[in-house]
Amino acid sequence: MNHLTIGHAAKLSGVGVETIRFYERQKLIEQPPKPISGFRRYPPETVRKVRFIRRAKEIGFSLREIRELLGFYFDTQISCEEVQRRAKVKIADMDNRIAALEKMKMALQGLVDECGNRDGDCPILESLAENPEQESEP
Amino acid sequence: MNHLTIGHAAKLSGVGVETIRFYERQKLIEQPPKPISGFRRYPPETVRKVRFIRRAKEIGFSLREIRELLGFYFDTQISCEEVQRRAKVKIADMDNRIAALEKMKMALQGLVDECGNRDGDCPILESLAENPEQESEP
DNA sequence: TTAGGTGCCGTACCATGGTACGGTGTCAAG
DNA sequence: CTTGACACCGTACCATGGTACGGCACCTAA
Repeated sequence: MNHLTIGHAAKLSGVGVETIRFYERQKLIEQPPKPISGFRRYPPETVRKVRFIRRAKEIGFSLREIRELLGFYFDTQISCEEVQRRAKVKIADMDNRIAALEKMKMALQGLVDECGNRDGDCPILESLAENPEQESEP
Repeated sequence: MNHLTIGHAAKLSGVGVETIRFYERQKLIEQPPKPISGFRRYPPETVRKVRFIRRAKEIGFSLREIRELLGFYFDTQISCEEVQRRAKVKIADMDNRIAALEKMKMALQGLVDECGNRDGDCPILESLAENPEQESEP
């Protein structure tokens, strides 16, 4: 069987039928034409594309970005340099997100560490309640 | 002026009016009763709570979690230990998210590094297109 | 008194990545 | 030829954290 029903394509791709249809709506994959009578038939390329999407998602690309990558791979044949450039942008982006998370974590860890020293009210809640800018009611 | 219009409360809190109203809908703050004629009046506590929300968001709590923390601080007077416990859960959660991001980054970095060695098709796209499970059409 | 600036309220909409449902069409096996 | 399992399609819904809009009420200052 070279051309598949949507259910088969979904199974082979490792996603649900609804996800295939969602990707169609998002223009990540094409919807095969519907025959006069019968069900749509999906080519093996659909399965390859959905797997591509899954793997790109795993390494942190959004569906919007993946749509472009799919175009590069299956249609445009863009230069490897351009793909590398986008990958590096993505890496920088991840670095930023990691740094933001580290910062949040350190802030929270600092509050937890303070808890050992005090015995009044909870320093974590106090810190959230009263720390910075107090520009009101002078 | 000890009691504020929603616009004033929003400005002092550092958020927009719509955000105040959104937090009311989400039960993070209370909506003051509406007088027979005139505008609602917001107590300074509202401003304190919204600032609390902003700071808790900055250190990575979700609105759902913040709703609980607000209850602990302004109503329940829960034990500091419980707050610490939740903070630690949150820290573990951040550690997981950081690790996931690091993993994604390393995977992507690995692909970028490979690009130097090859001269055929782009190894990044090839990797997304063809790597793992090939359980179809034997 | 009248004009502008706000407040109020319900509701719709944004992005993100899907999931679910109800009614009908179609196919394949028994 | 009937029954059960899918397919099809539009639409609604989920969480998350808001933003925007339209029409009306209300308040304040000139």
